[in-house]
This record gives sequence, structure tokens and C-alpha cells, in this order.
Amino acid sequence: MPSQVDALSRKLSAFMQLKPEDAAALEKLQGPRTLVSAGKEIVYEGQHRHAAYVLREGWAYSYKRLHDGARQIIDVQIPGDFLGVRSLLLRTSDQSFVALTDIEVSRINTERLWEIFHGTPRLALALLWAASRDGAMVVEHLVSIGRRDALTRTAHFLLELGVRMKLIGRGTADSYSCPLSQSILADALGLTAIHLNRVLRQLREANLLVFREGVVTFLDREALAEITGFDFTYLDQNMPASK
Amino acid sequence: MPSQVDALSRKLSAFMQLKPEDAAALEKLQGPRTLVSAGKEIVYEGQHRHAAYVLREGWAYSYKRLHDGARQIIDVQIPGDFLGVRSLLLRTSDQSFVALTDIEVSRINTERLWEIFHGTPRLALALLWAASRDGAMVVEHLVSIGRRDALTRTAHFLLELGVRMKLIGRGTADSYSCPLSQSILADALGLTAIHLNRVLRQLREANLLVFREGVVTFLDREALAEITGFDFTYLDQNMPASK
DNA sequence: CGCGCTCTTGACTAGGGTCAAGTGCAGTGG
DNA sequence: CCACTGCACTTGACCCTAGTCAAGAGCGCG
Repeated sequence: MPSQVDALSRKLSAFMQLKPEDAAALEKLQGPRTLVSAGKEIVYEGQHRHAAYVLREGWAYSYKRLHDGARQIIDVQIPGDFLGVRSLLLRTSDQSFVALTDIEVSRINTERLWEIFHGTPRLALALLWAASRDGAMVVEHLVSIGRRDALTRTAHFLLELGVRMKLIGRGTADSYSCPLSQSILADALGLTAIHLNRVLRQLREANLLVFREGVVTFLDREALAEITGFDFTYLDQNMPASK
Repeated sequence: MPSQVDALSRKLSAFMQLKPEDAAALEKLQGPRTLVSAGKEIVYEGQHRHAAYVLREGWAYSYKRLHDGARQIIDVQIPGDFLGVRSLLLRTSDQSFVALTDIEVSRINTERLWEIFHGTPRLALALLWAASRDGAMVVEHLVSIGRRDALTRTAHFLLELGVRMKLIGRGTADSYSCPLSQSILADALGLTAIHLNRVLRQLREANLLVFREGVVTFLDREALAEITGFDFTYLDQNMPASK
């Protein structure tokens, strides 16, 4: 896989100019690249002494399982995203992370994390910023599941993914490749795979968007934004305060 | 209102012994207590230059509103909880915070926050820990709305609140006072107030729990834990790693 | 060649939403 | 003192969105 421009620094620089020393510290934070093949768990729920990672290449997702076997996907991660940072301080991980495709990850060096807080506070701010953005996405997801119907929810989710992909330089304004299967997408949206299939058909037949053969194509972004109330600025304009 | 034992230090000490200098730094972090009356907004979605607060006394909740007017409550806050810390670094707040009862809040002094990271890293760790726990609760809430039916979801939510109340020394093992109205509870659970009412009746008639006149009483915690798969340890055993 | 997985569609069901009506307060103003 | 309003809660009747069950097609793989 081509490493392209590093996705993480690309994402962070959407919020703040990274100085050379920031970039250097960021690079030192990440351990060597490790390959994990599709379907393998990187961190599992309840794991003790779990680490956190940066996803360098490929897709992953985090989920929790209920005692009746049902699965809810919390979030999907694309290159440049963190895996498990939020649960780093919990004694056990509160969620599982799985490779959706073959991926490359770098383990985060926790000691370096503290060094960043002392040595390059600008970068620390950027990292906290990214963590806040991830939190905001989980919140938005919660709202979506709680109060949007299946069609709106699906459209919103795919729009958001599109914006995220564009931010890291993959995909265009109205198309991106998306390796999610329908059953995974359904578990992310709190739907059954069967109903999701019907929803995708509706979206297709209404000429709003097409999701076929691993590619999402928006046919009418205006209408989609109108239906979902999607705010195209919410992921890339939340820059840190001026200080 | 009696200040009782400070709820925040009580919550944090469930995870880590607070040394006197930690307690001092914690106190300096918080500005003077301010009264806000029930129904008033403390932070609103989209607010610029928003601050973060510690809730000293009373209840609050955070929510987002959709463009069709629907409201989804993200989380409710009880004494010792933070308001708006996660969105501190976002240019605009991604959610609103409202006083549910008359409350006392203290504004967080952001400069002191950085001092804590340098001067009392133990305390910084405890604060990050609390933020992680809050994130874990949002995730659990997401899972609940996505994959649990109305009855289980309601029971789980009320159980969790009970544990949180007990952790800060309010309420007993099987009862606590809870100022949530049915319509607010419904908006938290992604239900309509009408259906929530039916669910509460079911819970009452099944002798599982009673929520009446602002008091939640568990009649059968065993059965409730069984039905919901509730893990009574998840909020208070996630201590930071031993280091 | 058969197994498993993803996707698709149809028929039926049920959980939860919608609409409507009514009760019981706590204010508030005449 | 009583009307009037508003809000929280309650209940019933009905409906619709999304889940369940069932079946089949297409495809990669051992």
C-alpha cells in the first residue's frame, strides 16, 4: 500500500500548522508499522494492559457486544485515526477493535505521550483536539441512532465518512471507496442488515446515493444535506481556539 | 444545599488516593461557586468561546437538537461531573448544557489545567481518567440505544445512574432521588415520553423497579442485572493502571 | 463441488410512534 | 375563593417503521 502523505499529520494540520519539531515528535510517538490482517482483533473488550495505536493504512472498527450476542459498532477508523486512546487509562478496554481490511498500525509509545505534553504543547493540543473530535463524532452517532430514522441515519453516516475520507486526502467530494459490508454498516447504524439493504435501495432509487461494490457515490449532495441536516463544516472547522 | 463531602474529589478518590497537594490543585482549578436556576442554559450548542464547569450541586443534562426539533439527551450530570470539558478545544461547543434543577457550578480555570499537567501529574491522570470514564458512558449509552429494546435500555440507564449516585455518596444501594421528568428521560433514551411511561409501568408491574415522585427504587437488582447484562463494576473498578 | 459469506427480495409480525382524551396538580390572576 | 393555564403523567386505539423468517442468487475458496 502506498503511504501517500501521512494521514495523521494531514488530519491534524487541518486544525493547526504543524511545525517541524511537532512532526518529529509525532513520528517518535509512533512505533514501527505492524501489519494486521483483515478480521484480526487488535484490542478486545475487557483486555488488560491494552495499548493504543495509530491506524496508518486500511480500515478498522470498534464495537461492543451485548450479552445476547448482538453487536453495536461504535465507530469506524480510517487512516490517521487512533485506536483505543480513550480507554488507555481504564483498567480494561471498554471496547474491541478489529481490522476491517488488512491494515498497518503503529503502537503508541505512552512515555512519549507525556513528553509531548511537556516538550511540544502545541502538538499535545492538536492531539487532544483530535480526541475531542472523535468524541464529538461518537456523540453525533448517538444522536443519530436515538433520533433519526433509518434512511436519514444511513445517509448521515455515509456523508460523515465521506468528509473524513476527504480530510485525509482519499476520495473526492462525491465518491469514496468504502470496504464496509452491509452487515457491518447495519451494526454501526443499529439496524438489521436486511433493513439496511432496503434503505440502500431507497437511497439508490431516489437518486441520492449509491453504495455498490465498495464504493459510495453521492448523486445529490444538496438533497442529502437537506434531508439529514448535515453540517459539512462540523468536522473541519472546529479548530482550536486562537491561543 | 449542604455541600456534603465534595463530590468531585469523592469520585476521583474512587480511582486514586488524592494527596493533599492534589486536593489543593483541584480546589484551585475551580472558580467560585455560581448559582444557576433550573432550566437555564449554561452552554449552548454552537457557542463560541464557551467555558467548562464542574457541577457542584444539583443535576444538569447535555443534549443536541436536530433540525426537525427533536432532542437527544447525551448524558445527565450529577454533582462532581464536568460540563463541557470535552468540547473545550472545539471552536464551538457541539452540545448544550442545561440546569435540570437549581444548581451550583464552578467555572474551570483553563490556565490552571495546564499547571496541573506540569505540577501534579497524578491529578492530571485522575482528571483524564474521569474524562475517559465519561466517554465510556457515552459509548455505553450509544450501544444501549442501538441494540437494546426499550425496557432493557430504561432499566440499564437507571441502574447506571444509581451506581453513579452511590459513588458520590448520594442514595443507597437500591434507591436514589432522581429529578428527571419522564419526557427528559425519554429524550435521553431515544423513546417518546408516552412509550417510556408504558415501559415504566411494565417495570413497576414486574416488580423490578419503581420510579415515582422523583425517586427510583430498585425492587430486584438481581433480576435487573440479569435482564440488562449490567456490570456493577464497570464504573468503579476501572482504576488507572498500577504505574 | 460444496461451504460460507454477502447481497437481495418477499411476506409477515411486533415494538414503539402517533393521535387523542383525560387526570391531577401548582401557579396566577380575578 | 374560584377560574384558567400549563405541565407532568396516564391510558387507549391505531398505525407504521423496522425486525423476523424464509428463500434464493452470486461468488470466492478449500
